[in-house]
Amino acid sequence: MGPLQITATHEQRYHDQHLDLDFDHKTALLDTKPLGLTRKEYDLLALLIQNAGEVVTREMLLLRVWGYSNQIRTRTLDVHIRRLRKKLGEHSGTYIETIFSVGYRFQPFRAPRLVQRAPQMMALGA
Amino acid sequence: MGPLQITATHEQRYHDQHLDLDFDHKTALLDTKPLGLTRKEYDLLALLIQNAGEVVTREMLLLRVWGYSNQIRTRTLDVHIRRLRKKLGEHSGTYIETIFSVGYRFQPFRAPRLVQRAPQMMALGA
DNA sequence: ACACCTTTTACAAAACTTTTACAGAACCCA
DNA sequence: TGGGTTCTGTAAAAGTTTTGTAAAAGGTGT
Repeated sequence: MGPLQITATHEQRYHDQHLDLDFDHKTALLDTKPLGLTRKEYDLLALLIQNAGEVVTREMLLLRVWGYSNQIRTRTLDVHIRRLRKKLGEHSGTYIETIFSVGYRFQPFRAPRLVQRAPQMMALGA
Repeated sequence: MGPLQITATHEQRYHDQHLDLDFDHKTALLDTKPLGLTRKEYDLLALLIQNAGEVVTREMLLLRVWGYSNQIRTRTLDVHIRRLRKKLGEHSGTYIETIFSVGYRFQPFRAPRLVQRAPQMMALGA
């Protein structure tokens, strides 16, 4: 075997006080324990995290994670969000928030929030 | 990390509390007793061990051990994994884990794991 | 032909995903 | 504010895909 050249593209990661995502290895740790996400659960969380602080519309989630084109009626997104929240345990409330009639938003743990979260805040128009 | 130069002067081995593999002589011992692996079984285990701690995809295993190009439907990998596990006996559970819809991963025995193994943990995507 | 190894076959079991059905929460407007 | 409407949460059932397993069939070398 010849010399091994490793192009040191730095690993893509998300990291905060509790949660760690390695986008290269597609692994997720919560307080150093593997979260045990399934593929769809991981894809969903990764997409939310990659847009941390921003609202990701249901439409976008269904498109990017499921490949569903618009106007498909399904509850699978809700069910996956629920299972994600369950696996995120006590922190789920701080991590994933619902934007009514729009989508979901991931918030980094204890990130200094310029904006206090409103009870249900309209974020995008129809 | 820089280029990796492997000087082939010293024997290539894997060793832990129970398992010993000699890559030069292609022998495997379990608790000092020869494991009695067949050719394919050895190749499979060796490839997994050479990527210890990392997921090796089914695709990669089928390519490197069987020379199968992609998109060949076969169960022979599963059958070989099963026989490997059988020969690894009581330790098989700690050694070879299944990554659902992705492949398999070899974990060194009692390696200090930052992560406790999850039931089925998503590790790689399609 | 014999012994041994590999692959396929067929089915069982496990893991994962989606739907269903309904409860509950949020929104809108008179 | 109340009532209708829409949207989300949730549990459980149903469906799909993937893996495990035993046994038979197929190869290979001596």
